[in-house]
Amino acid sequence: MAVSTGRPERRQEPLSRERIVTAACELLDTVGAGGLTFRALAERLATGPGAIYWHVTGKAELLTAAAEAVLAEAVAAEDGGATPQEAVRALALGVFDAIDAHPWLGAQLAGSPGESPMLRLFERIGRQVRALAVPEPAQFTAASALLNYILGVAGQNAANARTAAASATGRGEFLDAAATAWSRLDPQEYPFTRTMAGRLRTHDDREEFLAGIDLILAGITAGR
Amino acid sequence: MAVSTGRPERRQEPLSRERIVTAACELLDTVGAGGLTFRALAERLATGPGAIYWHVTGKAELLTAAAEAVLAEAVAAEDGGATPQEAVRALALGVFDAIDAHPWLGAQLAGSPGESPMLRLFERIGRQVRALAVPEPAQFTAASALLNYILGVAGQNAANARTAAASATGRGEFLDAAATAWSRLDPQEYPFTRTMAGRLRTHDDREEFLAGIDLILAGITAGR
DNA sequence: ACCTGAACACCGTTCAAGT
DNA sequence: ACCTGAACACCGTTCAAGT
Repeated sequence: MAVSTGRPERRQEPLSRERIVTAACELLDTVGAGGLTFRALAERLATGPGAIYWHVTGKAELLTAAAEAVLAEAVAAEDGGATPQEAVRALALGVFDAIDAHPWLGAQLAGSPGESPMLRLFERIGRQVRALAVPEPAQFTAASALLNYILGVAGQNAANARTAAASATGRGEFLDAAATAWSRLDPQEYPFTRTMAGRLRTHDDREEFLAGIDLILAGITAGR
Repeated sequence: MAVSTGRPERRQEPLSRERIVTAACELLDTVGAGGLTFRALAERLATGPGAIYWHVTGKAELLTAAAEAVLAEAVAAEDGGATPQEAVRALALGVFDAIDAHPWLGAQLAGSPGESPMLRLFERIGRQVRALAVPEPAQFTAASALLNYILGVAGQNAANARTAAASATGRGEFLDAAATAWSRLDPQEYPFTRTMAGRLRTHDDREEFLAGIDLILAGITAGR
């Protein structure tokens, strides 16, 4: 029997689905969606790639589980706010900030269908829509519209973060360059976009996102 | 000099960016986003993988170009409709139907930032927002909200199409199974979603999408 | 200038073999 | 039951060599 000198590299606890998902999140946050690799994950867990498959069916499930973990935390707070409108805003902001902190989450949410993290979000939004006294037939439409808007912003923010990261510039320089490009568009072909260049440069993503939520909420309550 | 008997396999014209993008679209429509491979593309063009790189910088540019081609066609029609509302609806439906016909487009749009196809769409929407007599400071918010909603639906529809294709069931069975799952949710944890199961089963994606557009339009014009 | 196709440096996933 | 790690069947991309 070979006597091992010193403890093994860093494997005190056995592998588990939870430890794997935690490590996956760390990897995603550190090196982005492209850096989540079974080999890199195995190295971080001091094991081989094959071991991971004992606890997880594949990469898709791993990504879903990681998204669920982060999103669940973001939406964990009880529905705060005096009004349903405020509760929806708080919920939406929670998702927005989670994507801001974990850009890979945006791409994941934008591309997942009725996986469980999304279902929970739909439920939370729906309850507030109901509290807005929206008639039953319109509740589905209203909740879906809010959710789809949030997911649209999620995907775009994730893509922007990816682009900014790829060009190794900060978000500020990235927006600035885009605004400059907008201002130089052909006035014949892009009359509207051109005039929005200034607003693109100075706007605040978070506030703009919230303004969109308010717009939809106004539409939901507009017909009484 | 070797005399070639018969014409070569199917290479009469030389390679060109346009032929490559066309072939890429065909491949995407036939075998989905996962099937677009430089090797498969090269085979279809009767050439080697390396040749493609002479006309295109890489896979990202190829996907962007394919999306641009399809989206441009979908949004080519002049702004029809008597009212700006109708024009926005026509525009949004054009995008919706294009994604329905080419599911890969949904994932591509949801994940692209200010690439040119999106810019054109933003411009077209913005002009109608302006025509709605929205005050200048709110125009950016209104156009962005509409675009983000469209992109959110795009991503979800693409994901649903992928799931339905993976399980080899049609869209009908897929929706039916989801609705059944919703109806069996825990009434304590999912009171809202549970009651929406029936609506999920019977709803029409296209009409639901349009209803969301109308909701946002109502919000845009709500404050006068 | 444009094309060829082998080669490089990766992937996700599987699976016999170990403990 | 759980883990190991080599092996399989792929990728996108590069690049010397051809025409």
